[in-house]
Amino acid sequence: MKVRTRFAPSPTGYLHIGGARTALFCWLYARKMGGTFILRVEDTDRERSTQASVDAILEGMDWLGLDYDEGPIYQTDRFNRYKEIVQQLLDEGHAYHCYCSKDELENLRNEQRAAKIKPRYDRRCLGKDSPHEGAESVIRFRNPQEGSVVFEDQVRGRIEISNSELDDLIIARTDGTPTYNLTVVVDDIDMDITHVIRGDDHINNTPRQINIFRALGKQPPLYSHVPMILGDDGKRLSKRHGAVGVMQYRDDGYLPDAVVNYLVRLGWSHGDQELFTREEMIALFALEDINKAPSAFNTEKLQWLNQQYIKEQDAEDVAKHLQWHFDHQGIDVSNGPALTEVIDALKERAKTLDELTVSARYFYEDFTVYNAKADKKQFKQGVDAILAALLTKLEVVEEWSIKPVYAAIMAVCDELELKLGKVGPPLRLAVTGTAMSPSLDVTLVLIGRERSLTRIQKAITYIQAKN
RNA sequence: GUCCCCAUCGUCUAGUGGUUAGGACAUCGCCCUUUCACGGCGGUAACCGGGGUUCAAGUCCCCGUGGGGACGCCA
Repeated sequence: MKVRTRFAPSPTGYLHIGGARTALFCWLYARKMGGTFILRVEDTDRERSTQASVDAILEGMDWLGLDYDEGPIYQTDRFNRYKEIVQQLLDEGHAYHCYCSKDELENLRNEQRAAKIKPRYDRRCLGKDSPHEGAESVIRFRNPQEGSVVFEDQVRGRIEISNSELDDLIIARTDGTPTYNLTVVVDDIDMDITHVIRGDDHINNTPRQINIFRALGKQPPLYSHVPMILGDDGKRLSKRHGAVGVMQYRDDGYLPDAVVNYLVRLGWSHGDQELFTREEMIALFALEDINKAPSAFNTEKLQWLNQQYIKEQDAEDVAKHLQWHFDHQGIDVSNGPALTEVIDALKERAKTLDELTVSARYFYEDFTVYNAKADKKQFKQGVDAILAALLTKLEVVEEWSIKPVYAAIMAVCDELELKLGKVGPPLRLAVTGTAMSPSLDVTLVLIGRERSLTRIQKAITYIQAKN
């Protein structure tokens, strides 16, 4: 049987990190098994579903490179099908109308809670015919009362829940629209889903859904419930609490491959391996290797991973993503060195593309102020003479490339009998405005001859005026 | 409250009855070094508690404790 998995988000917000990981696992498993990965949008809650959320989810999937073979399929397009099934359930006695008002149900729940028992619908409408024609009603699934539901979770093992814990859930609202537990089952059947991989907040829904499968005479898929992701502080991630959308990671300067690598290692592992190409992930992924315990999101490790990717990934590739940040920060790239050169120069000093962009600014734009601390430390009286000597030597460098530029700097050191430690820092500050940069030869070459010389001259003037 | 799930360094994890409990991030120290980094070497650091089972338990069982989830005309 060919494997078919699905990722089924509800469009009530952006694609957050937990959802992204679930999507990744579904994708990975389908790819590994040579199966089909389906994207299904669970938008039956018309109150809260928005097009903006749908777009955000699609954008997130795309950015992460999680391509789907079928979909997006929208549940709102399938209402007729759900109605059909609800009617079938009704006809076969697996469902019934319930005329209780929301208030009535609320009261029932309160009473039950007060009596310290689990709130459950008491079937007061079962077997009741319409008390008054035209009265509003919902439709409830008639859950078995005896026995229990047992399923073999692919990551947790055997899970058994007694039917006495379950009640008759609503499968169709007053307005006739279907609810989650019904639509999931109908879709999983119609789409021939073989493996359901989802968050473990759905464990409790699973037995209800299995009962619906049975009532429909269908075989339920295999379930894998993956644990939640906690925040940096160990608390549960939620929209109110640190759960940012995946696109925020793009904005913050992370490479999608790094995010995917980080995500896959959160709850899944293959021995001691930390770095995985997509091919490796696909080849090595296994549901049994998913961890049972929830894991905390650790930004520092993501940063490390991101730097690994910035360093190791093809510069051309990184440049595409870096370009976005330059555009975003309004830096004109045509006004300086090629992005790939900047990447090679800075990749060992940036954990994010965002950082890299900020520290690459002086390659493209002139700065107006020097870093205050460095200014105080380096631009002391007499340093103008060092810079003047550098200027003299650099002006006559024939080929503005690393070796000659380096030679010129060293020549000044010899001439003034100073160590590079005395000459370098002021030069660096003069041309970059900061106390840190790649090595000076590389930095000067990337900044360019004319711009470098002008900046040195400017620094000389500045120091003289200051002291 | 009831039911379900979970539990190894601060964090991500390896570990499937016998290990000096391994790796990675972070952290600390040293080395490299024109700055900042990268890198290299080394260190600190964990089996939630209590009972069993067993010659032997991080690993199996039970009970606590702690955390999470569910109990919606949300998904």
